[in-house]
Amino acid sequence: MATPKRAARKPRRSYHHGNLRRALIDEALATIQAEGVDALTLRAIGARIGVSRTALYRHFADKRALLTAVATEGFSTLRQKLVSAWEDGGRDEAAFRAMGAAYVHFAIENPSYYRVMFGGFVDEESRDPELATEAMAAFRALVDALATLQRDSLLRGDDTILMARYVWALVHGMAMLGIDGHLREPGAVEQLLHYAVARLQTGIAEDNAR
Amino acid sequence: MATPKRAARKPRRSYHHGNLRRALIDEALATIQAEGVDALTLRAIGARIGVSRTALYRHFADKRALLTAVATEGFSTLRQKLVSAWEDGGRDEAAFRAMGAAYVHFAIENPSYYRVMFGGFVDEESRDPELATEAMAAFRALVDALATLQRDSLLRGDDTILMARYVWALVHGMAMLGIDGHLREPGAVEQLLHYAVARLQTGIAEDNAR
DNA sequence: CCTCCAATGTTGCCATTGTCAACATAGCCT
DNA sequence: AGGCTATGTTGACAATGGCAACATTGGAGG
Repeated sequence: MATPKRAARKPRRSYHHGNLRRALIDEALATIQAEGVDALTLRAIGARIGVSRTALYRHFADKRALLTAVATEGFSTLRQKLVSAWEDGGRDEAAFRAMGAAYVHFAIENPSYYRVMFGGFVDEESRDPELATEAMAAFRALVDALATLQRDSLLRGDDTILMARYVWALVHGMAMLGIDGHLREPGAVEQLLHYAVARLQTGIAEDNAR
Repeated sequence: MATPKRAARKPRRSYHHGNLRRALIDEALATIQAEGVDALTLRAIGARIGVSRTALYRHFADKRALLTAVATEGFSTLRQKLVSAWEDGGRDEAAFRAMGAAYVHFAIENPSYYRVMFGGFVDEESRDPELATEAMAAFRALVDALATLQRDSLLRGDDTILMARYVWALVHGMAMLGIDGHLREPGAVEQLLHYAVARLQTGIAEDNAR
């Protein structure tokens, strides 16, 4: 059970798959991570699962709906990683730094996945409610961590949401720059990450006693 | 001259356009800004300019090459806006803040345009040299501003490139979040921007005398 | 156990799109 | 004037997303 490997393709009894929706999402994610979003074609997914091309329409409205489902799972996974880093780290400042690192690493290690989540592949207007919920939950993890640190008087008492957005923008920006190849030199990402967690606290101004 | 409006479509004398490459880029940009990247089709561009669909292949290798050219111009425009904000503002701390605002505003006002520049539509591996040059030049504007402030002892003496990446990640992140609709409430972007320029300097830690 | 229906999956088909190959036209250099 | 090359056009094709009509189940109710 701990090693699902790929989508375990059973002999296919006949017509009904049993859990096609799950298989479709898994296969889509695998393809996206392996070959990128552009390489994702409905026909290929179907063929790989052993099902016909249009079978997907019984479970998703269209291709975008599938991508939305993938993105939703992405936010769920991301949230888990953030929460783990925070809780396993002891809910202190060091744990918060680990959380930031976990965020950026998730993005760097799954660039195409991350791009599906933030690259404008899903509706911006009429957001899928599930997607919105999961995205909000991931953001919540950050807010909660900040609130804790604020309660311990380790951070300024600013509006927590606002502060969370500030931090989110920073890690999101680092992740995006990394994915887009703007930090190509070896070690550049880690170096920036290291610098960022320090500057995030004290700022970049020369004399912060003023 | 100050009002180019659309691509002024002259009566078309006959075969040769005269400056098709320019017209293609302009029309592509207009379409992207008006209807998004997905709505950009080679046939539509050609039709709108009054030229046949495949005419573009005499000036660009393929569709992506056209998008790369658009992105290149995007970085150029962005750089100009950044430099203007910095120089017209007097090259001081306030000017630097204006630069940050200019960056985010450019992205928010031209979401699809910005997405072409950073959304993975262009090669990440074998980058177009022109694109790389323009992107670097835009980054240069930020580095120069930071270096000036450092020289005036207004900022820490850290490695300027590293500091610039930090700042870039922050504004890039804010821009992306704004574009993706994660800052939907009215005024959220401006509020975050305002908060960011303050926190960028002093950090988020409670007691920054330590 | 049998019947029938709603859920699930399939095949045929179509419009759109990017791209190539072969052909057409015109500006320019000698 | 002649011709070469840059530029633009038309025809065709394969890939793709998506729809409509049809096929095949598993299971609920008798």
